[in-house]
Amino acid sequence: MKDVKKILSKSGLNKTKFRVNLLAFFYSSKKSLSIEEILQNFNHSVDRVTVYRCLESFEKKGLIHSVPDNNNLKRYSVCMENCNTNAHHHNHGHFICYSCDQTFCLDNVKTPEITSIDGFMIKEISLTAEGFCQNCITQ
Amino acid sequence: MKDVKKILSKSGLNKTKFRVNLLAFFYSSKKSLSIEEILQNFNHSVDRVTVYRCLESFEKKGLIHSVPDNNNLKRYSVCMENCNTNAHHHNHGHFICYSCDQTFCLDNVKTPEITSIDGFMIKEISLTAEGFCQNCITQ
DNA sequence: ATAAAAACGCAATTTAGTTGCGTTTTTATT
DNA sequence: AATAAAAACGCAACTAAATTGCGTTTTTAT
Repeated sequence: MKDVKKILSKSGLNKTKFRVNLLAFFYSSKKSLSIEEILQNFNHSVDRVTVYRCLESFEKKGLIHSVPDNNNLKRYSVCMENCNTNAHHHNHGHFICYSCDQTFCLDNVKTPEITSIDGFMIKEISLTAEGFCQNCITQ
Repeated sequence: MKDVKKILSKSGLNKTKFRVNLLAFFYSSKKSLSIEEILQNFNHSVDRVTVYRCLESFEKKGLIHSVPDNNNLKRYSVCMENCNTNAHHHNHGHFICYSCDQTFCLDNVKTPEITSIDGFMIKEISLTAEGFCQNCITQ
């Protein structure tokens, strides 16, 4: 909990009750979260707009990053690596389970490190696999 | 133009004026298209709903495929490969330009063909690069 | 203690996409 | 060519997700 407050301060974000709890929630769940899941977790005790704004500022500061979602929803994961205000660095792939919706890091699948191809200047590459995680397979 | 009509017939889709023109537009532009871009191209002479339904049926028949978009917009590209009604085969990456927001197909960047790793059963893999396209660099 | 800045909540609005339904167009069959 | 069924269309209404405006509250720095 102290860590979370420290992180917020270091990022220049105010340590409001909700922001502290939201960031803690991100670190504890360690899976990607949608706006609805966040609202449910806090029993709708906070306004949707506040959630949107928190996520926006968290992302801007490099604390979380948006992850792809199958149905055009905003989804976010905590940044486990050295991300900062200017750039996120995720050199590994991610896996989204069709069944439980959790996002996992595929640390053994590195993203290609090309910086240009066919005239495109590449700043960021993401690799997302989808399917079924071990838990959901054996159930 | 004849090709387009032939393709529609072969796919079991009616050759309405708009569908013929829309598919021709896709083949001529060779870049991904959003609903708005399509409406603009046809000067809003066609209803939004019609566009949505055309794209839906085109996709179902494997003529086009949806591509990732940063603004949670529906975007489609023509299928250059062997796609059919049941499955799309897009073993190539996509590129999204930070500046103009367009999505391009990276035909020369193949996605890894793994079907399982670390206990995950992988059904689909997407690779998305972001940065600046040639047009936006030289401007 | 206090003033400025940041964050908040509510209401209203925008945006993207969907659904229902009656009308028109296309296609297949005679 | 006539026609009936199927497919596609357009309009209106609707839903869901996200955004904006603004006055109030909380946090932070002095």
